[in-house]
Amino acid sequence: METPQDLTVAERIRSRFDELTRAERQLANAIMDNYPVSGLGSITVIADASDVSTPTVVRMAKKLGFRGFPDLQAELRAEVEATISNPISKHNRWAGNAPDTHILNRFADSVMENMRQTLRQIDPEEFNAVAKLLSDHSRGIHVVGGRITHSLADYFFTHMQMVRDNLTLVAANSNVWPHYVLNMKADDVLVIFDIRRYERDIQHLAEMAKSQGVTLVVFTDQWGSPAAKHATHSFHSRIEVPSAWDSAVVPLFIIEAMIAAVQDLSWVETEDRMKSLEELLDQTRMFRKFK
Amino acid sequence: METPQDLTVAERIRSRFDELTRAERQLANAIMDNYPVSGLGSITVIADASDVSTPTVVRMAKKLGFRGFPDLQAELRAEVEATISNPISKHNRWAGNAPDTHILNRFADSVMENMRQTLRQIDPEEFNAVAKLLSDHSRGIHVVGGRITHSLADYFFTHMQMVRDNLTLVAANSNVWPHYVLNMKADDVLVIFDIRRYERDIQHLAEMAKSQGVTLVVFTDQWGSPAAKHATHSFHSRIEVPSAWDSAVVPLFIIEAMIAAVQDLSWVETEDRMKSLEELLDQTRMFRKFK
DNA sequence: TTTGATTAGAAACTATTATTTCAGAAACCA
DNA sequence: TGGTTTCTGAAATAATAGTTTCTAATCAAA
Repeated sequence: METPQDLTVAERIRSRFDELTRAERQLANAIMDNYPVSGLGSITVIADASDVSTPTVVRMAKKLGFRGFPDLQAELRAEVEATISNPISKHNRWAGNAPDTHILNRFADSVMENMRQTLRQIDPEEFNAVAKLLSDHSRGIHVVGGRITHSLADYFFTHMQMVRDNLTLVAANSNVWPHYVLNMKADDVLVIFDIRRYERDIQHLAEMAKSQGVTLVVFTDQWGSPAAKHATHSFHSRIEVPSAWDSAVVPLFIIEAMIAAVQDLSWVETEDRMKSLEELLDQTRMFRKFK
Repeated sequence: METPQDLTVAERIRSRFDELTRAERQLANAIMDNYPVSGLGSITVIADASDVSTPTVVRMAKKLGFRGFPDLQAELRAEVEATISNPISKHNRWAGNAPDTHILNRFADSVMENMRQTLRQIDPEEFNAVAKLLSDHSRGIHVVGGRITHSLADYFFTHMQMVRDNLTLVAANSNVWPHYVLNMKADDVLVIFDIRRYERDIQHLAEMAKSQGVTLVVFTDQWGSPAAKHATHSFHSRIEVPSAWDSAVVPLFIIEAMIAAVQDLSWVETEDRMKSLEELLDQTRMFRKFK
């Protein structure tokens, strides 16, 4: 009689407990105790813990239908994974009318996974610290991006402009960067956007700024821009998607959350800025009122 | 400098990520991927999974303050145990260390909900139709954005440039827009980015272009830019988040998916473009090779 | 381009883990 | 009680995991 392959270790033990010998039962009980983590160590550890010899462990593993102890352990790991990993939304389609294989759905899957992973790695304390740093109006803020990332830098700059003054968008053309560095003061902050492929010039800019005492905040990807090495704070986003290019969705998410956080911290001042801005826009009749 | 003993593996990786080398980062990411189960197998397995040699694994373990790989793994097991034995465990939280009320978590909730709602409403057929339209190299493509959305227009333009030629980014300054309209031909496509607050000038531009026989594609929000009324195709993204401003995350998502779709449709031509681009970039030594 | 420093993996090596063998102990049975 | 079977772990062995060493490759600086 062969033990079916898709049963958990616990189920196999339970269903065949009668057939186990004294030493094996001792072992089985030790495994069920604090299951399944107790079985994740080496064969020696679990044998010692249940006061049996290692051959007993091997014998029982085989009795339960495994090829050996490592085989049993692999099953345990799979179970742990199933328990821990969050199955929500794994198999519900995003765009309901499109097949799973449609680019929209595949893209959505990756982006969601990127979000999850990125957020798991972010240190909220660091996030708060940067928000505080950026809401310090006495410090000048300089923003720079690379070939691809200048759109992000631009987006960040446009919004931060509404929240605070003393803000500079460093021009995209790296030839003129040294001029910008000259204008950076010791307590200023340089916000760098750099995802692969990392640009040498950005690294140099970071080094120059650092040597002037400027605080560096880097938004980069999971592999980390070289500029992040010099940074006081850095945020690493997952950016891989089923495409020839990388995704800026998660970085943008972090940026927006950061803007919101800074906004919260400097609400009093912002309120005035916002009002002035509204009036200004109304006067120029450039925008329509909505709602 | 010694790494404190009571930190999780994830925390150690996060805090010392900058000090890790290329291969080590690759490994670190593989461990964070499906953490912590991914690190529960043998050193060989995790090394293979992250495309790194086993010595690299040992080196990183030591760098993180462990005595060796088994030591690191023991810590992982302890973490699994802690996670499992605490079933409430915050799996609904995005940023695990932050409270539910932290801006990161509230923001993540909204953005996810925005994604779901937006995707539910998108017609895949329309998406495909636009992808086809944009991959028709005989049509000129013009891209325009407003005060806030010009970053999106810019992002779209930068990527589309790599996919195809015959592409124009309409300057942000609306004074010069009439000139651009003059250059639009009857079969051209005008891609408009406009989310609230909608800009009058964009509506005018849309009308002018339309009257010349130009096909309009509008990326807007759930309420719909006035320009969308004239559009052949429009995409409505949800943009509300707990912030004083709107979120461009979902629009960006759609844009990226669209770029990927266009890329797929015009792969043959793109391949050449990509190669030329790579060479160009390598020549100018502006970018670092990665991997 | 050369030089020196850093990095990474192949290979050799060591340590540990897993399996098998086997002999003694325990249980069972007539 | 003696014979038989079953069980168990010590020890030997095999397999695999983990570590170290060392050289080639890579990269930055001169």
